[in-house]
Amino acid sequence: MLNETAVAALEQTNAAEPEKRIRDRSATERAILKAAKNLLAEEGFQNFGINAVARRAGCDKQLIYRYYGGLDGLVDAIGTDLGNWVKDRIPEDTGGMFLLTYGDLMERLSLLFLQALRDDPLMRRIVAWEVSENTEQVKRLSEARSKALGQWLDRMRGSLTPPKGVDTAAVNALIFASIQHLVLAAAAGGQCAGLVLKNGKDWEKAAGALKRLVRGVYG
Amino acid sequence: MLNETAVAALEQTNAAEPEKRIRDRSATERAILKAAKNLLAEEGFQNFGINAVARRAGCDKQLIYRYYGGLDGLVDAIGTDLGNWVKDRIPEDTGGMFLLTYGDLMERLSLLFLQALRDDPLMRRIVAWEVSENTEQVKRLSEARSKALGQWLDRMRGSLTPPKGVDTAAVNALIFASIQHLVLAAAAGGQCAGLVLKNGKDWEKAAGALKRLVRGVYG
DNA sequence: ACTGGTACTCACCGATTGGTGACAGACCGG
DNA sequence: CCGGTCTGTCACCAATCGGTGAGTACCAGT
Repeated sequence: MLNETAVAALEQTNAAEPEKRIRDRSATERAILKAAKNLLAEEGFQNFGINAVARRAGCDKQLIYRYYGGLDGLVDAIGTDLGNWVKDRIPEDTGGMFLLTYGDLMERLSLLFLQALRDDPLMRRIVAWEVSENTEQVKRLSEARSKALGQWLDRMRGSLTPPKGVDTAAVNALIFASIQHLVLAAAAGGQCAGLVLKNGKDWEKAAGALKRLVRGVYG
Repeated sequence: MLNETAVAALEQTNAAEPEKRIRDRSATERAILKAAKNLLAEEGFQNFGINAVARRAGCDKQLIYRYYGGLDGLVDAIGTDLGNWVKDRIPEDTGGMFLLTYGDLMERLSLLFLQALRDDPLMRRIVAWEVSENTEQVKRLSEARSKALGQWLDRMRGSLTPPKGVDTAAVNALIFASIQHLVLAAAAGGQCAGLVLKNGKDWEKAAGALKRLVRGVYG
């Protein structure tokens, strides 16, 4: 539900934009896509609908049907846009460090992923969506990301091998799961399982614990 | 003598209303609460509303306003009902095992929590709700649970002490976070971070990885 | 300058939502 | 027997939802 300030801001935006809509299809398409992403990032998937997107984009919802084939197509467009998320957010260079062991690699990836997720409200909403609904839409949205993370790991791994007897697929899934839930819970309620996560110091502690967890299994 | 319309009305009443709603407030309240819990567990919080609850409870929504003061009060009622979740679901006896170290304790709690969450669709929905919305309602809902988990840990800990230099609050938060996200993602999409979680064998692997993670930090 | 097609807006649809006021019938104490 | 309270039902409200059909404004090619 929109609160008064959001409504006021919207009206203000409309009022501040008396200029006539230009007849530029690609520009309109971009405006719609941008509006959709902002709306999803700011309001979450609960109030994510045709009407709300059109309202924010400042155009008629009919155009969303025409250009994207409805909400489904629009979500798909967001998804393909997010295909490069890992590539854009998580650098492949070692940042001047020497990654000698698989543990080094996973520690680095974990901390980078933690930071990237903290910094991206849109991705957070998508992950929350992912665990709340089971539509084909959402599945496709997140599949690309987990695949991309796996590919990142593959590329960076090189000749590094994990310790013997460790089920890396399962352990890494747990590590990524912990990061995602921690960030989501913190973004939603400021804490996770009783651990307050608000200022930078809180996050330093969390990052330290994450390091310990990773180093515990991978050395 | 009854005229035709009266007979028809009578038959209609009998046919369309096989059982008359009894005038029992507490029974109705229980029916509403049960309907709300089932609805939330089965459909999730997206379609959780006054109308849907009333429909499922088979009564008028007005009664929900009267008896619970609206959806908010109803959610609160669900919350207090869930106050004993940890107590009911996670046994305090050691199950015949000797818990000699803090690691033993955390391993046991982790596996129990994993199983309990897998078995409880209502709690899963609540956790998903928790990371998707930030209302006071939802916050109160989950606060009780994390508090209860902490208390369980306190009671069971006894004289066991964690390894030196480990930030138990942060590490445990990450462990619980990993469990919650793993179970939620699995329930929603059948996998988590590329790890398929469908049959029992998949879950055994996950449980094994969880053990390793816990043992890695706590020994 | 006409014309065809593109970009866009508008009005309307049925359904559903949260919410409220009025009313009917059962029960109980006086 | 009567009046009041409690339980439950119903009708209605404004708002919003997703979705569609029809019409308008504009621009480009000839």
